[in-house]
Amino acid sequence: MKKMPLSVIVTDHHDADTMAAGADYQLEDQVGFIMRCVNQRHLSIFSRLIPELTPTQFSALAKLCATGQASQNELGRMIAIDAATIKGVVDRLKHRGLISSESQPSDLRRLILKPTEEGRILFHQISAAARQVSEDTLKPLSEKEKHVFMKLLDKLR
Amino acid sequence: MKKMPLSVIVTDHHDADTMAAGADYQLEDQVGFIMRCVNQRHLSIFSRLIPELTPTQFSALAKLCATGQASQNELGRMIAIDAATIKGVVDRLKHRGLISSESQPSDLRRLILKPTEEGRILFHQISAAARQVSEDTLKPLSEKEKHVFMKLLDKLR
DNA sequence: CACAAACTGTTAGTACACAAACTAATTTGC
DNA sequence: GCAAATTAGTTTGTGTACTAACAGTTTGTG
Repeated sequence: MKKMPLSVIVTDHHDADTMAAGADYQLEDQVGFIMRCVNQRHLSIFSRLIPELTPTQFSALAKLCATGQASQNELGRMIAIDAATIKGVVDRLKHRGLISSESQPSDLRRLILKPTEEGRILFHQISAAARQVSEDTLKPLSEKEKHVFMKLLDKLR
Repeated sequence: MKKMPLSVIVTDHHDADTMAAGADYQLEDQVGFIMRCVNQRHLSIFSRLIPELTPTQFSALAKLCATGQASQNELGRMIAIDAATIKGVVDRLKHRGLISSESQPSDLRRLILKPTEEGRILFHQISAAARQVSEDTLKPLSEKEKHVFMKLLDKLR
């Protein structure tokens, strides 16, 4: 490629009075945009390796298997899902017989959720694949890079 | 905190035959989970600094302002949004008078989209805030870390 | 005790995001 | 030159994800 001043390459204004502000804004260099793309790739890996659950559903089931039980909102809080969203997730898991719910006598507002035997079995069948999803997602990085990336990503939480 | 073997802390199995597989799976250490959290934070920064558009709408408008015009699916392809989704995004931008569409005579299937004058003005008003969104999202990192993070993130695209 | 404040779950509304199935228009391959 | 494949856009259905508003329950405080 021939060398030329960067301004020549970048310049493709349509109007003199519409440049100035947004002319040098490069959408594909923005964190948010790239994260969306990386997430798309991750979701595609997930659904290929774990077609029986969505990432959100798996998170809920995994957390419930780890804690044994939790109320609906409590579960949502643990996996960073708000009350309105967790309802749908729980409904679908319940509908598929992977978790059960019963109201707590000592606090009539609360719904106590527990994984069913079927839910536990499914979780344990899937957990190896779940680890593989993370591994495949980070595949483009070297071991050292993976470690650095995860450390930095965690700082942005 | 008192020292004790890790196994004692981690161990809270409910059943001997349900451990084994998923016992050591830590949801909060998985890339996908952390990325979802980081994205939540990013979206909250975005909607605070740019309340007039969603990130997706802004991407579409920005790309259309940068290219001058594009067909609907073409626009979607440029910003990694599938045909079914871009339709809704375009409809909403059109409804708000930020972009216009007309069918292309040489190919009657195509809808040629262009930003309206109002759309261009809004984009230029917002573009500084958009840069700020990226900056705020990466705020927890040092300059060097930002650079490393973006480089690694890009590899995962 | 009374009552405001906080909390739990629900509903309605908006906006992605993707799969699948479909129509219409265009391009290709023989 | 024409059937087959491809492409553009649409529609339907499912599943997040969040805001705002709401009812019932519990709790903290005067």
